Amino acid sequence: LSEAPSISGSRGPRRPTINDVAALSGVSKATVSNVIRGTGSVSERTRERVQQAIATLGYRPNAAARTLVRRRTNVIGLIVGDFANAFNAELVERVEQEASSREYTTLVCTTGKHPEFEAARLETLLEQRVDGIALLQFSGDRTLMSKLLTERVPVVGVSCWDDYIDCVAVDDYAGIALAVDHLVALGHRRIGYLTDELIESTTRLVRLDACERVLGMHGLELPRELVLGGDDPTRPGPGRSPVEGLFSRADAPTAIVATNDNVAIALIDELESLGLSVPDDVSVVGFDGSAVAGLARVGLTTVAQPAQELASDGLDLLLQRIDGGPDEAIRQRRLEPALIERRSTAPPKIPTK
Amino acid sequence: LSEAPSISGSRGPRRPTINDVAALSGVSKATVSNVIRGTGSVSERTRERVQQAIATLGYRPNAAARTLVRRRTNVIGLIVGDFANAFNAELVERVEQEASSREYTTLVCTTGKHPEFEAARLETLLEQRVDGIALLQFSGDRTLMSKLLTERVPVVGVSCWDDYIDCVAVDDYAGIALAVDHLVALGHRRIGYLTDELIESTTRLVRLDACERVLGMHGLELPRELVLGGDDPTRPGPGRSPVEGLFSRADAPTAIVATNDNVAIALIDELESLGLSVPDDVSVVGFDGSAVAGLARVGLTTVAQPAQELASDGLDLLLQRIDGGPDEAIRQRRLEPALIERRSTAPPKIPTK
DNA sequence: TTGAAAGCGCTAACAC
DNA sequence: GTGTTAGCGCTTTCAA
Repeated sequence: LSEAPSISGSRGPRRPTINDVAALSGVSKATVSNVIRGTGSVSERTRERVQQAIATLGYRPNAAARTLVRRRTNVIGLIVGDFANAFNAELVERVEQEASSREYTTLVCTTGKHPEFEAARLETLLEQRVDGIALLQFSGDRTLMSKLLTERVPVVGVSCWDDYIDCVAVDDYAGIALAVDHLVALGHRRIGYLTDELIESTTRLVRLDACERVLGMHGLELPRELVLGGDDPTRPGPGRSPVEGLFSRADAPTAIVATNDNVAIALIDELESLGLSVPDDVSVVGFDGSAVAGLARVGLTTVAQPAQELASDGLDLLLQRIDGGPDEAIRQRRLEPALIERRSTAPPKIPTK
Repeated sequence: LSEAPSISGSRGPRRPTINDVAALSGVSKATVSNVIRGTGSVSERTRERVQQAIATLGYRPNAAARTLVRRRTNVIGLIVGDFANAFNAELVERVEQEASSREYTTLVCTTGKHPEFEAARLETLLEQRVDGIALLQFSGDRTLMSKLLTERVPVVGVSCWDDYIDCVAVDDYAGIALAVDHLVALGHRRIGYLTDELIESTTRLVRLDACERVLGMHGLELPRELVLGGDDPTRPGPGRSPVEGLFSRADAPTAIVATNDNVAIALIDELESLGLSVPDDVSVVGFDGSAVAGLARVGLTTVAQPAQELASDGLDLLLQRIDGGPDEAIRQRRLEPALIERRSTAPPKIPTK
């Protein structure tokens, strides 16, 4: 009749607290705390009694209470885009494993295909008072970045670049150069570029720019009409797709450099559904080195990013920033990419003059 | 000289608290709390002053403090296996989006290729006092499950089954039946099964068993030697792989049902590297309906799971359990799978007698 | 080696 | 409509 009120979320008897342990073992909660954390000096006898009490009670420290007094969560937040891009998922998994091995818990926030969720997700991480944030995806929104900066929360870009924060990313220029040089060496002269509106914005621009510059060094150009994807509003529209439009032209490119494996693979699908053969009619190079590119049936030539190193270096940077504070100099690292040649690239069928 | 001590993790001036907001706006913190949460009754004038103070201070509520007093985190934990299995990643993303739209934050814990991490990950979630746990992967460890049960923490299995918890999963039997019926209809009589040691254990057994039973209904058998993968210790060993061994036999199967798309695709790779053609020499059916199966170049015939429904039903079950407490009856749902026919299946080359 | 006490930042009664 | 008060479960001086 006069039961405890059924507070939503309260389940039966309340969980044991440090006070319960203290009472059962006949010591103060300060001592229990010392035993749990292995700090201070506790006699062997006391320690055993306390541990006994912990075991019989099934006591487990409450992270929120600890966080409150320690002003530190031991949680790091991750902002990541779309898992449809397999490389994102792979990177998240590695970062999580790295964090976990360093006694950190990870709060993963995906923005999916909605970069506009980014602000809300960041807000969540800030409310949770994460000790640091790893950006695997960043829209490039300056307002957001300056908010992060004024919050003085440790932030690292992992496979994601911003001038004002610690970063580790693949050397985009070198990666694109690997792709372009490979195609040029095969004899391609008319090379297009495929971007992805979902890719992190700085990277998108850097890679596109790199492509143009590297082509320039070979005496080649990247005319506007050979750039596909990105902010092209005609893409999902009616009528011919941009890909179909481009490849029905007389001066269609013989090769495409794609900004990531995800769109590269989608492009191959579309080209082949149009009756074009890869690599006979068109060569395609991806970027990421995701597992799916390596399937024999896919066989995508791609520029591989060192995923494990990105994850562990990224975490190093973040943890050092957490310990060092915001006034240490910004540290940025570029990692070396590697070309993986598979069967999506070949010499052009009809050599251009 | 006498600066504030550089406590690890403390960055410059402390963040504003509800007290700072109260002081600046000249009201009590209870009123501030009411404004923030939209509870109680606050005059329009006061509300504005408080909101003004919040804005100028850049105040943001502290989740840990709120958690401590409310005894509720609004966080749900996810335990998931390996993201190399693309379906896992997809499911996580959907669950996270669903949770987020219901004002819950998600704590994702991956166990990767190490099911033995499961216990530690669960421990983390329990210390964080998550309001509930969604198991997208469960080793089947009875000790672990009984611990979860005695903890009385709300748990739901999503695409993951256990008799003692709320669950939503695809109808494994129906799914396997779809696959087997399809192969039998094509004329296959000697059909093998490929399992995956990383798949959630109950599901692994159920699907294998289903395969045997459905074959039985067609008057066919599933002899032990036609079952590949799983706990087969010879797999990574030297010499011929089990796949190579099986398919060099005179009585090799003409078709394989795989327990998920991930291993199905790996199998196709291996078969083709052995010089066998899919589907000419061997038909392969997957299970999951992951995006990668749908790539034109992969073209895997597969049994699709309704991923979105799994995610949203799973979250419904979990939230209802959180609100309803542990004494409500267990609720379990099976969702209908659907066969997606692609080009990895075809009639057997040489009809068996 | 151990304990007492003072909060961490917030919510929820309850008083005014 | 607003303020006062008493914790939530823990860590951390500081005394004993």
